[in-house]
Amino acid sequence: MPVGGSTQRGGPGIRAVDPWLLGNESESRSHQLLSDEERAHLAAIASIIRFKKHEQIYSEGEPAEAIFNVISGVIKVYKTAPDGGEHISAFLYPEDLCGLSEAGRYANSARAVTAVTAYSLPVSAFRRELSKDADLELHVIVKLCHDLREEQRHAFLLTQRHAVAKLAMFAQLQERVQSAAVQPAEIYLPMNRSDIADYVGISPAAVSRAFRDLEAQRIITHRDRRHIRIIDREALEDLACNRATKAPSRRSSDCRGP
Amino acid sequence: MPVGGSTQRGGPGIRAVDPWLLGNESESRSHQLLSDEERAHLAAIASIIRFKKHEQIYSEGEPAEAIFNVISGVIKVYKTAPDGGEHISAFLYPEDLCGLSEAGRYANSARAVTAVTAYSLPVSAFRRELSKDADLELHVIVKLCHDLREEQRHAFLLTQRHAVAKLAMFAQLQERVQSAAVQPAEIYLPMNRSDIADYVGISPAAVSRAFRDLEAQRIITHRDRRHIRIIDREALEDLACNRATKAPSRRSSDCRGP
DNA sequence: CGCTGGCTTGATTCTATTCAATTTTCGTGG
DNA sequence: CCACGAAAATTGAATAGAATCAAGCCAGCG
Repeated sequence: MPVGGSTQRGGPGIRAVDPWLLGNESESRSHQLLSDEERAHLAAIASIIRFKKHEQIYSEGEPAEAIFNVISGVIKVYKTAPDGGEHISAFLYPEDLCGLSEAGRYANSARAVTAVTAYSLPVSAFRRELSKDADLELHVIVKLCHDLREEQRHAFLLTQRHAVAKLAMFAQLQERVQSAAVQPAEIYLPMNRSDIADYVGISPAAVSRAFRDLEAQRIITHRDRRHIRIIDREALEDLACNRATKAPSRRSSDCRGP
Repeated sequence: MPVGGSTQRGGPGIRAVDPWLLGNESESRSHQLLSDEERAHLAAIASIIRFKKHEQIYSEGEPAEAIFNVISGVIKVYKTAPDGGEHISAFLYPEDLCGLSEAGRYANSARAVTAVTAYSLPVSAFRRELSKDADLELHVIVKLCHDLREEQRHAFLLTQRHAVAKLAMFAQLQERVQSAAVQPAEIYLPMNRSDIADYVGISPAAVSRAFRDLEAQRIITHRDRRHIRIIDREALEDLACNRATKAPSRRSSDCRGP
């Protein structure tokens, strides 16, 4: 399944893990929330826009006139610090939403990481649609809950002190967002090293070194700079602090690098 | 206005900045979203619960049977790492919601920072109420957008490299969440130093030193450990990277400590 | 095939962590 | 109300890890 490829038919779509639907394992993967009917309704108010690689989609502070729904490609959502430094809040994949606003203005900026196709939904029309369709409202709630949890995970990643731990978590997050399918596949990293650095909150140099270390420890391999594969999932989870201490005989502290 | 005090009448309430309502300055402060009628409806399905200081409210992984709406006091929402380390996602004040779940289970844990009074809303009844009331659904959407922006700010805070910068931003966030009123007031910090450390992602020792430095630079003062006051707001904003470089003659890099 | 920009690597500097010792605060019971 | 003990907070010294700066390397692209 091509990650950046077109996976939508019949109009805008939203993908998320439902917060309430009690998860019998298979249900805790994200799935399409909207019915064909809803998607058709939204298609009526949407227009399709294309962005070239690295093209700006919107900027923080601009009047928020549209929200976007990714069809294909990858978008980065970011804030710019006064000193020019970028902080990336999220990488968005097909069937994600962006264009979060505050008091009528975009709360952050967005830029195409790859070539992007997206639906553009005028906020006024979208709000009208929301007020007419209670199911759609609920689905937006579900999606926002999903994004909120995702941002909490990101914040958790940022608290990791060691660069390798951050990258380990980053790899996991990217894997989960990409693989609706089985686990032991290749992870595609459409963004460059600086973008990864700005997402995990370290310098590009540290990203480079951390990838080198992960590979030296036989935890990951890479086919090229944009394709990595997890070899030792167990070790990765140790580093990423996602592992309940199962084996009784472990290092005293589980969350530190070797 | 007592920050931890009761500010609600007539049932559950939700406070947020509207993402869409174009902000003529005064409107970009958070305000009560629910009508008296909606609050009364919700009151019918809610029960009031009290928690003692430091009492556990719910734990990550438990079946999510209720969401909570703070009436008075302060709650911390957090995740626990395998090594016992805590990461705090948010401090919740009156008219905030908590109980975010994923696949039917709480996505994080919550604990009372002070003595807390809250409404407990069973999720089933709450969802029923949602499906009946389109306005309520919209208000929940608004609140979730608000919380998402807030979590993005938190993530941004965590990327700051210097401890003083983190604490500067932390002070700003706490001030904004507390003061519906005018600016130059005292900021109340109901949480202890470890909680602050777990929120800003540094060690308690670093929190202590950073507070000392901020005070040495005459940027803040403190009446006691839980009450600080901002003296030099300009310098604080410099440190917190929230300042567009207005004055043409500044240090080349705005976001570094002194 | 060469050029440009991104990536990697090395050496140094700097900051926060860690661990430990000390002081302060707060809750408890006398 | 005061005194005590325990927990929290502060402070100091040593260490470890990442940032920075700069130099070389590689890859993709014209």
